Amino acid sequence: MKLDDKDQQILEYLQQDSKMTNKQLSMKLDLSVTAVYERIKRLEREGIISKYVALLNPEKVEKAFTVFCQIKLIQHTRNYLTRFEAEITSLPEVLECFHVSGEYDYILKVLVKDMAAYREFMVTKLTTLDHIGSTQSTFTIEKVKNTTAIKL
Amino acid sequence: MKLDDKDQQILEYLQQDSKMTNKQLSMKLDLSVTAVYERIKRLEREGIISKYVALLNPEKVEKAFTVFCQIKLIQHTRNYLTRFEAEITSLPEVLECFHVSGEYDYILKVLVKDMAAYREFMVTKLTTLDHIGSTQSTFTIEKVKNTTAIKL
DNA sequence: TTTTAGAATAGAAAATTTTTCCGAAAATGA
DNA sequence: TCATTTTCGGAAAAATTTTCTATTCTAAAA
Repeated sequence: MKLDDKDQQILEYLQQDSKMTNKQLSMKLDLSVTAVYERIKRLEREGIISKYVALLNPEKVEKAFTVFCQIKLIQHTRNYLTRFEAEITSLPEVLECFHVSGEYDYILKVLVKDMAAYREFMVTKLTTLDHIGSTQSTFTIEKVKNTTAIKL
Repeated sequence: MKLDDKDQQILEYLQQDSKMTNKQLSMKLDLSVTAVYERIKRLEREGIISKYVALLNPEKVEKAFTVFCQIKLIQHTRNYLTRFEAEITSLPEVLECFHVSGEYDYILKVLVKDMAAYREFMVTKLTTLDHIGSTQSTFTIEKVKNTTAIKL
């Protein structure tokens, strides 16, 4: 599916602020409200827009401590990988988990309140998963950039 | 500010689907539409909800190649850091950038089309920033989990 | 325990937005 | 070129958000 200039503009705007109304968009794009509406519906139907979400301020909800945790498994049989991935997915502290190339097998982005909470997470949730080989934690000192918007 | 049970439920729902209507929420929470409305407005006003966004499917927009790129600077004077951070922030391929502890100074999450595009990004955008010492790229083989929802 | 001020709630009305409908225009493809 | 499909715009309908008012609840003070 091809995205013309209007589609791209719509996606840019909605990635920044999904509360923007069709009327506001119609004025910015110089289209009718219905045209904007139909385009958005098509983008949703095609799965290009996958969902609409509210983003919280991590500071305000006491989840401002971000850690990147790299994990090496002991074995790499299919079963181990699948079970590990299912268990990781179920942990709410883990916002992102990628199977990666390189020395470690997985890289996780973990959000917790503070170092104490991270220690608790490690001890009670991560290291209790067996077939974990080693882990390496990288603590974030400062968030420089953090967006969900993909440039088209 | 304290979040009671109703607030937390609202945040949970809106983090999953911000298109949910006040009426739908009011039924799930057993509250009136106005009560839900006022609570959401308060959560926005307090900055707990920071924004509403549309999320795109990276596959559908040809940005499914995710790379974690770690960067070491040559020097760590304030000026170098600030300039580096400003330049990194301006790059649309970089969705996330954190100043971190450990061997490397920064960790970036980069989204591009494929390896060729990543090479292009490295050569024309990253390595042209000066005062960069070394970089290490970790390629993602599979996305196991990727959410924006913070558990309260 | 009672009183009182402030916050939260519910219901109805108003305002705005989304969604549908339909005819016209524009693009597409044989 | 013609036929088919897609896109578009305007108006009407449906749904949602927002405002308004009165009432209920809550917690602190008397």
